[in-house]
Amino acid sequence: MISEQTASREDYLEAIAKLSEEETSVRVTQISKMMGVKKPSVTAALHKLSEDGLVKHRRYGLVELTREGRMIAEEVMRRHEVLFRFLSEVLDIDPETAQEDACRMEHSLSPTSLERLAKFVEFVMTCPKGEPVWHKGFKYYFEHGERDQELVTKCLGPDS
Amino acid sequence: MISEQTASREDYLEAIAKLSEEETSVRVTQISKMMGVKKPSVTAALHKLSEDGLVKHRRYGLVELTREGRMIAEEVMRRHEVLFRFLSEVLDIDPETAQEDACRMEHSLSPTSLERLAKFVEFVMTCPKGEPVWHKGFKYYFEHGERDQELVTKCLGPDS
DNA sequence: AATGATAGTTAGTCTAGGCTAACAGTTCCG
DNA sequence: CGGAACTGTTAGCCTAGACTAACTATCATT
Repeated sequence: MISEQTASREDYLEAIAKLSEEETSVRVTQISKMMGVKKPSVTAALHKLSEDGLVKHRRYGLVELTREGRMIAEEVMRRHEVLFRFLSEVLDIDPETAQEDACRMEHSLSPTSLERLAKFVEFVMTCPKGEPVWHKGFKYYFEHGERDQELVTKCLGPDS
Repeated sequence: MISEQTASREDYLEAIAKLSEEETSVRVTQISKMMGVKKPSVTAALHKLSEDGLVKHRRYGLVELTREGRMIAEEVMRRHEVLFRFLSEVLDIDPETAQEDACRMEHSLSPTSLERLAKFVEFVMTCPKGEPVWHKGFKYYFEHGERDQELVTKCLGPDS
């Protein structure tokens, strides 16, 4: 059902999906700007995606995703989102770097790993002990190279 | 110093590095087999890597990495290793899938994220509460969709 | 030393996916 | 309505990186 796509094609579908959310209609120029490629490249890409039934596009007209195209785009955006949250919230990487890395890694995460990572982020960020404590612990660890003894004691409890 | 490489070139350097560890000498055929590409593709790749001073290779001869080539290869292997450990040990993904995902993602992890992820794996796997408890908690969570109340109580202590 | 097997290379082709330059539609305004 | 000005397309080119077919070196064995 959801056919395998190259990184570039996934990027086009993702860009179109994002633009459809933001704008009333999607045009070649907008895609070109968002993706940082020239317009003829967009036209060529749309041709191929059109042939494969992932977008609808008539000469000089608007661009739309088909049902299948939208499904793929949403899958990609989900991968991006989960990776971004993991990098920025769990690993505490600055948002710009996290975005960049998510953009590149979103093309190489298997469905299995995606689901597991999503669960993981959820698990970690909703730790019953409270996310702040957990996060503080890791932050201290990667900044100092060792654990904050005070936090460790607090975590293990006074009886350990 | 360490120039940017494409995914394909990184794969070649990585394969050569691995083979040098395993074998006394590295040949085109071995690279070809390990990477699942035909020999002419290897020859062509070696040509380019050679021009850029990353490998040493004379017609019909052995293949060796230069100092710079080895540095890049080691960098890639480190990314692979860290990703693999995260996927298999932390996310508990089966080793085959973890390998495959690591192979693809190893080309898109920034140095920043790499270091942070390495620290993270270390932090998690050496949790003072013991890795097994932690791990058991997450395993229960992704298998059942909710936390194991018994483990939560144990973690928080009886006084919460 | 000759020869067959194996290893490696060359030449030529293909696809994906960019780019520029030039052309063609559209739109909007006087 | 008739052009600017903008938008989009076509044609043609380029690079990376794969492939096959055909050629050449090297080695091992007699």
